[in-house]
Amino acid sequence: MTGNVSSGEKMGRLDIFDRMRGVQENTPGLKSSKDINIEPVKNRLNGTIITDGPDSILKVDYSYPLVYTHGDVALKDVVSIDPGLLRVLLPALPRSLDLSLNDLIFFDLETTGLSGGAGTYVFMAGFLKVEDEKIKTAQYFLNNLSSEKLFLMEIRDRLKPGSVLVSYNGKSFDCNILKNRFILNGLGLADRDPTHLDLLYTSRRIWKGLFPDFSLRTVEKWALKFERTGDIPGYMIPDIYFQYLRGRDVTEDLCGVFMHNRNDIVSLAAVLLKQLSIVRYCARFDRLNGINNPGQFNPVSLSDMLINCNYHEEAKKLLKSYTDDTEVLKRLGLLYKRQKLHRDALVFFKLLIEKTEDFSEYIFACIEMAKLYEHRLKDIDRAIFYTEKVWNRVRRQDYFYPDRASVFLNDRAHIEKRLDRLRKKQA
DNA sequence: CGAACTACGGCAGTTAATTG
DNA sequence: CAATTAACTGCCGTAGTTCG
Repeated sequence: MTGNVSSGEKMGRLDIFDRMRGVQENTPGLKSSKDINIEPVKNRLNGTIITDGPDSILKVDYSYPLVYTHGDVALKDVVSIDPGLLRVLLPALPRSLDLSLNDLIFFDLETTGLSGGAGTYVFMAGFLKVEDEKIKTAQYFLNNLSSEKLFLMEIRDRLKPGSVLVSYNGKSFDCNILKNRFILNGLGLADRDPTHLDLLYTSRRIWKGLFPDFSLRTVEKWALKFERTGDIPGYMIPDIYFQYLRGRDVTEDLCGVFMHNRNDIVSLAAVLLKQLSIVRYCARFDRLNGINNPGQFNPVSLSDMLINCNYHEEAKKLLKSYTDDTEVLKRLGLLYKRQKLHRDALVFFKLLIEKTEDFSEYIFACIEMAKLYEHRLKDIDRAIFYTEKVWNRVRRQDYFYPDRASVFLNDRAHIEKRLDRLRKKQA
């Protein structure tokens, strides 16, 4: 898969060059691209043309009814987001800034490629914001290349300072491409980098180990139960735009790109709401109210995120309600060990020894028991007991799976050494 | 006393994955 | 072939302990 992608992108780079040349050959000079007929798209989507002197771009507005659900997420909840919960996902959120939700800006760009260099244009920018208790999207479309400056200025006007950006992989992709376009058009970037929540990274943490990958499409399907029908796949999007620039009638496809972009930004809002419902469930802020089932999540990651925001007690409570998970037992043990609550740590490492099916996890838990008894509780006999326990288990493993013995060679040597030392100490 | 060992936090460097 | 981030890896200094 990875190999295919990278070779495909190499091809894509050459393709873009070819296609740009095609644009220039078929339409004599960029100015004539103004003649491209955008009317069919404008009419189909009920858009408006924004003009400034000779320049013009297309804007398409859309408003969602408050009853709209995206997959199993009710979008209306976006009007009442708790900044305290949001801070668990975005610790950088300024504490001073009281977040009236008008300050959240969901956005996504469509571009002429993935490479991100100076040759990549932004031709569509979709925004979602909450206004007057309504969910409104606004999409800007660069319908001729010579109006790029106007296009960029309209985008910049939406990114008011003090607002919080929400994107998917936007920190590395969208923002940087946009920055490039601003620089190339002599438009100097906004004063300083705004607070930016990139849902790619929160998704990877919250659903770690649960989904096959973390593309927005997969997260939609597995976390939101939202599946797209008739969606334009991303790799086709640059091509559709180039065909449009060449003057071909791609009204149908272009409307598909608008739909694709709008679904992307609505999914951003839905993913954020889903993640917030998981955070709320884990922190049990609404212990007394009915808690709706937020679906699956990784309890260890969530406890990390809670601890990161100083919700230590909530994190412990959460982990203690997931002790069927051996990763949770391991984390609880390490947590109490770091706090020097050795007796508590012992309880969880012991549970881990009993519960785990994983051999290296078993080895780990036994060695932790031995360490705690030897160095903290000064009980050499018990330390020897657990070291012998794991030593015998390793030998048993060697006997039944002689071909796999080398895998645990390091562990073997380590355990042997520990046992020697403990026996000398005991004598 | 001082050498040797153990555990561990901090810190830098590396890797994998996503975006049209 | 880029930028970003979490997670992992390896290295180093420190603290604490045990021996010769």
